[in-house]
Amino acid sequence: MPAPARGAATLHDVAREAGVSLATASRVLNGSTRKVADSYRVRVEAAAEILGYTANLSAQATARGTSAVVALVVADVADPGFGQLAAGVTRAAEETGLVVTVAVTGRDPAREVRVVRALRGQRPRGLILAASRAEGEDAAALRPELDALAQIGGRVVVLGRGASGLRSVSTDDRGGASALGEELARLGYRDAVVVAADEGIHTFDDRVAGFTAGFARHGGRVAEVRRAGISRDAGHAAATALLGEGLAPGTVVVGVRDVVAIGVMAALREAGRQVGADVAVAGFDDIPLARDVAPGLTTVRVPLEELGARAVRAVADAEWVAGPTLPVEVVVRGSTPPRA
Amino acid sequence: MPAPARGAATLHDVAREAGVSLATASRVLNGSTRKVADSYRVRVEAAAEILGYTANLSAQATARGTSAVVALVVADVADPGFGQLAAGVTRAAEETGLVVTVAVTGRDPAREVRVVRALRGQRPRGLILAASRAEGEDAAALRPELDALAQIGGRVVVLGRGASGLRSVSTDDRGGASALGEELARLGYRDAVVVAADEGIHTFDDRVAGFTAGFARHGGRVAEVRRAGISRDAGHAAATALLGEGLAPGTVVVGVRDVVAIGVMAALREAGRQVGADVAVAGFDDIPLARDVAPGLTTVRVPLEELGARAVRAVADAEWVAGPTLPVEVVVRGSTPPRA
DNA sequence: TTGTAAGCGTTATCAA
DNA sequence: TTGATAACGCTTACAA
Repeated sequence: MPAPARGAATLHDVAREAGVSLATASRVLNGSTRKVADSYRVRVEAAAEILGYTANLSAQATARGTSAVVALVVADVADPGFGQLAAGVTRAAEETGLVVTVAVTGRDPAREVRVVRALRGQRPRGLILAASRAEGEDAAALRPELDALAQIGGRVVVLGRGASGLRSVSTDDRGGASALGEELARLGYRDAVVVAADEGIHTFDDRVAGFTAGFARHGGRVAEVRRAGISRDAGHAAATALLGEGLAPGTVVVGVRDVVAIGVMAALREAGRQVGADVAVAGFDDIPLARDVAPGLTTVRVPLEELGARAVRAVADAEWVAGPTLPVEVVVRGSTPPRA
Repeated sequence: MPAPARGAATLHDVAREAGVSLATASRVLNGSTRKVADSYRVRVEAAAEILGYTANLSAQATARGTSAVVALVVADVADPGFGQLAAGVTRAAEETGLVVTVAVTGRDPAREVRVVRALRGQRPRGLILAASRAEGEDAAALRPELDALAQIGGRVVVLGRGASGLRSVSTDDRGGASALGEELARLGYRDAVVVAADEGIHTFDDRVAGFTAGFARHGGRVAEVRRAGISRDAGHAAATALLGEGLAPGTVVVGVRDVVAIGVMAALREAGRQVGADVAVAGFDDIPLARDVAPGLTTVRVPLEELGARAVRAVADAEWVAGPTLPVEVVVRGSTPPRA
């Protein structure tokens, strides 16, 4: 009769049940390169099976001095874009045998600093940071925490063009934005308003700059870059304000993220304006929803899941060389019809 | 000069730096009820500050015999509904000092079993299980894993009407669905098709049953319950099939989740049908997007974030009594206009 | 109030 | 190949 074990079965229990030493049991059960005689191996495996043994990851982590945790830090898990990213991270992490822990900043830089500091307690193998400010005061406050984490062996992976000394994975934000600008100009648009976050987040800064350049290349002009934020509500609020100030028909409003653009669309509709022929809208990311709103949202498809998966690889790989920036693609839908 | 410390500073380092014993340092830094003289307390805190000490959670977990982890198991983090849930879980967990780990099943029951088994290695304080089958073969296969986890002290919290012996938090799916049915009948609808998952998930079964009953109460009739799935694509596919078989104008298609309903809307649009006056659509959850599609989606608002937060409380509270089922509310939007 | 020391469940070194 | 045994970083009786 296997001991009914009050708590979980320990390696000790397994060893006793199998009649071998702790060391041998450990070698059999947990990936050791060392050889164990088959007869022993079989007995240990049988004992583990009978007792329902599962290695205690915390104990393993303290003994090994390294954990199997990769911490993901996002602004908001409920946000579609961050959700897709998280999906890619969890998938790749599972394949790599890593456990994903999630922390949320709520788009608050101060909170981000606290979160990263707290995360250090997990002694994570790596930390994946999304949509973080890479420049300015906030970045300066965050950097020491990131370095502290890196110093104890955690690999910090930044999404987007990273900062020096940190691993990063990125998409071609500038190129994609530029292509979007060119495409919209080609469709006949000449006036655009961009709704963006405050400066400091490379990804979004690149989108703004790229779009402005591409649009200008074919005669378009960005009348204004509205600093609102990167949430659906930020887009909604920005559009409402814009509407109040008078938004000329034929203008295209570009959100730096699809959720922002969708907020813009909602505000336009609420104001009785028509999305498309009247005021056009475009975004970035191509979240699944972009094709489900009506009209469909013109956007730049960004492989967010793949980005998340690559970030995990950047954490897991000992030798890591910055891969090529992930390609993006302009997807034109009904929200930006050709201007007659 | 504080030792530059190769790895992270340990409690040992702090104690040495402060000139106190390990025990004292531990008492000061990590919530112990025991008293420590102020002079010592100050020195320890200063030392910790200087060395940038952060307790190693893995070591704490093995020493204490209990971890601060709550594991969240969802079908898909990128799905809006699960994302909202995850947001509630992470928020509440942070407030409670718990770390959230996320695991994804991809709506595959076999994978769900494997995931739960693997999760046991974390010796989680609790496990939150969403949209899981509570009946049928799959549930039978999962149950032993859940019990094994519970036996080693992990609290299993099931979302929706739970199974016996497990904690659970739920919303009033049946009542809300019934109210939706009544409301749609009141609006003049008489024929409905419900797009749902296979039977076995209480939440969705209750929605189907509740809607059918409420709709019938005022003269409506559910022509068919289409078993398709609970994703956007499942809704899309189901609607496409339905369309092929001929979908009479004036019918209302009800998805058991908003994402399903949104898939249905997309299919209708692609087929050139008009959502609303022609074929009406309704869903469940009231994900943020439900108001951003056009026309807006009629739905039953479910407080998913709050549900997630309650689940965390169900994990954290030693004494726990099943609270009241969370109330839901019918939200009528343009996708179900009054029938003339 | 403080410190000593024995765990916690693993891993890994070093003899045998 | 196997098995003692000393870590790993922390908590917690139990003494002092």
